[in-house]
Amino acid sequence: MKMNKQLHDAAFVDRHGALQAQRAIHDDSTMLALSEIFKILGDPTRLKICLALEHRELCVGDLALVAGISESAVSHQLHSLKTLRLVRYRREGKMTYYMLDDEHIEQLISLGVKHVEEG
Amino acid sequence: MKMNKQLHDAAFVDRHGALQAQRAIHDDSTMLALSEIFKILGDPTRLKICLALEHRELCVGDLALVAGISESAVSHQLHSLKTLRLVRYRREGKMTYYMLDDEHIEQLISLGVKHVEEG
DNA sequence: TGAACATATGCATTGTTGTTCAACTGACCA
DNA sequence: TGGTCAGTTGAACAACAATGCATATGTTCA
Repeated sequence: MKMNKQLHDAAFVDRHGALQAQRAIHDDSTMLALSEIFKILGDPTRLKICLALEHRELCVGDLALVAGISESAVSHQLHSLKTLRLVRYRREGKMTYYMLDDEHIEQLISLGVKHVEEG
Repeated sequence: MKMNKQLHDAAFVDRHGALQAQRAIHDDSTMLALSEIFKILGDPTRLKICLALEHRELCVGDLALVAGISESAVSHQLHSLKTLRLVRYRREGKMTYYMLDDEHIEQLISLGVKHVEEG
């Protein structure tokens, strides 16, 4: 009861730290939303699409060309990006032009690029 | 041959845009590395772990408490985070204390948080 | 109207990922 | 030495995600 006081205290400090840490964590829905943002950028194909759409709108065929995958795959991914409101589109006859619809995303990506290039 | 010239030209413009866009895309290995960074943050559990470790080191048990999952699950995730050099650890007797090992990550996360809170 | 085209969509398939469970290692202490 | 505690590891499994294929939609033009 006295010899493991040391251990107990250490444990107490830890739990205390855990409580403090808990405060750093936002509510679960925020965490989920945040992870969804990162998750959607966590795929090379979608990342290429987003980078290609920085500062310019492109049609599906072009994106397929740039990303190096089929138009169908691009279309599927664009659907996800649309759902999360990261891209928006404009229709012109047969063509559909896509563009980025989120300023924050470009910031996130360029911060990420910086990280990779420095790391 | 003349009537679809219009279309052909449009296509040409697109391809040109695609070529420009191509330049925005870094080499494949950079894209892969970048997507890995985002991918690892694209999970609520890992996100919680990283946030908990901002400004303070914690042991596995505390992280399990904070993230609300088993110590084993935490350990597995810490393994991934270690592999990508996002965290580092310090051993003290039985305990293992983890801490963030990447300044960029905190920036990425707080930028993401800003995004979610504004959006 | 019908052919050709750009894109979308549903389904099937295959690959990946997060968690759990059980067994294991290594440190501490009695 | 043996027991307990903190953490790790590997196998198994269920949930999910990315892509390809075939088909559908909607537009243009002859």
